[in-house]
Parts: sequence; C-alpha cells; structure tokens
Amino acid sequence: MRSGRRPSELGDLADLLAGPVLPAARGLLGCRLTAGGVTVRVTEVEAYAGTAGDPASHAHRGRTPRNAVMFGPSGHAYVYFTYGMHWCMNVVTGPDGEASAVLLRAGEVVDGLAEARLRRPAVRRDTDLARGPARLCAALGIDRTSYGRYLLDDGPVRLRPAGAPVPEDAVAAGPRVGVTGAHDVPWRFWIAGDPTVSAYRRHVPRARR
DNA sequence: GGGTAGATTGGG
DNA sequence: CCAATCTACCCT
Repeated sequence: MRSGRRPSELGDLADLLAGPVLPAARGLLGCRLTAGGVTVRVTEVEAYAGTAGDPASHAHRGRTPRNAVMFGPSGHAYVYFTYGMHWCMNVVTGPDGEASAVLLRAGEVVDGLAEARLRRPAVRRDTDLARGPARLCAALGIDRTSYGRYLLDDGPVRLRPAGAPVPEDAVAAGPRVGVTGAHDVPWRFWIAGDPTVSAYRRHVPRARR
C-alpha cells in the first residue's frame, strides 16, 4: 500500500500485511474480523518478528509443525493453543519465508452480540467479550480449525479494512503483555482510551511445584 | 521419552 | 495471588 495510509481497500490491506510487521500491526487497528457470526473491530495488537532477534516470537527457534504457517505468505491465520485451554490468533505478515506475525489481543464486538454472549455466558459487560487474545477467539469461535486460513477472501474467517480509519495520534504503544523477555520493545499497539483494550499484566513465571 | 514453561483467564 | 489444564518443544 502507499506508505503512511491506513488500509481502506482490501488490496491496501493485503499490501500492508505483506510488508514490515510494525506498520502492519498499527494498520490492523480498526480492521474488522468476522467469524462464527460475530464481528469485532480490532482495538489491540502485538507485533512479533520472525526468527531474527525476537526471543518472544514463536518462530524464534525456527520452523516447527506448530508455527509453520508463520513462514508462509501473509494474510493467513496463525492460531495456537496455550495454557491447556485457550486459543489465540495471529495474522501472518511479511514476505513468504519470513515468519513475522501480529497477535490480535482485543476487539470490540460490533456485530453478532447475541452469538458472542452465547459463547461467553459469564461475561457481564459487552466490552469484556473480546477483551484479551483468548477471549477474542472464544467470542468468535476460533480454534484449531481456523489454523492457516486465508483471511482476505470470502472464507469462514474474514479480515476487512477499517470502517473508519484510526488516526495516528489515537494509537498508543507499549511493551508486549505476558512475554518473558524483550520488555524494552514497545511492540504492543492499541487504540488509546478504548474500553475493550486488555489490562496490562506483567509476566509472572509460574511457581514450580 | 520425560520434564517444563507457556503471547491466559477467572476467581479469591 | 494462584490454580486450571495440556501441549509443544527441548534436553537433565
């Protein structure tokens, strides 16, 4: 896409995702993700570089069956299972062969509210439905079946450009949540003041038993 | 093959 | 603060 512009067309979004991960992460803010009858507006993301110099990336130690899709072309979903119970979703970015990706950390449910509530019955406030990477996937019904899916066509999981562009000065940046290292790298981006942005939690290694 | 830490969440 | 719950990945 033309540099400095947020994606307004599907082609712009495809070009953005094919480029460097940091602009891609910022540009994903405001985009719509639809799955399972629910649509969210993305409000918080984190960038992860490929094997080069990002110890927090799942691709840091090279290609494995789990992270294989990260090494492929951009625009596909990298979905992983963690803590024995949660699914999280990334959008693969960068050129084919480079394993960068953007974690979708939170969103605002803008359509399919009833469906989202069915999947997250304990939630009280609508702003909590997709407030967190695993909560977002739960609200949308995203699991292993979404692994590798291309997001820019008319498949079951669809990513679309922002309805209203997010102004540059409305984007805040800070350290990534839950990562053990690289706390000096401000690769988490969110829409400042948005109530659906997840709370920051410092990573605490679990005590050994 | 075994041991361990994990891009989290919900409850106390 | 801590348990839940299980998998991918590295190696005591």
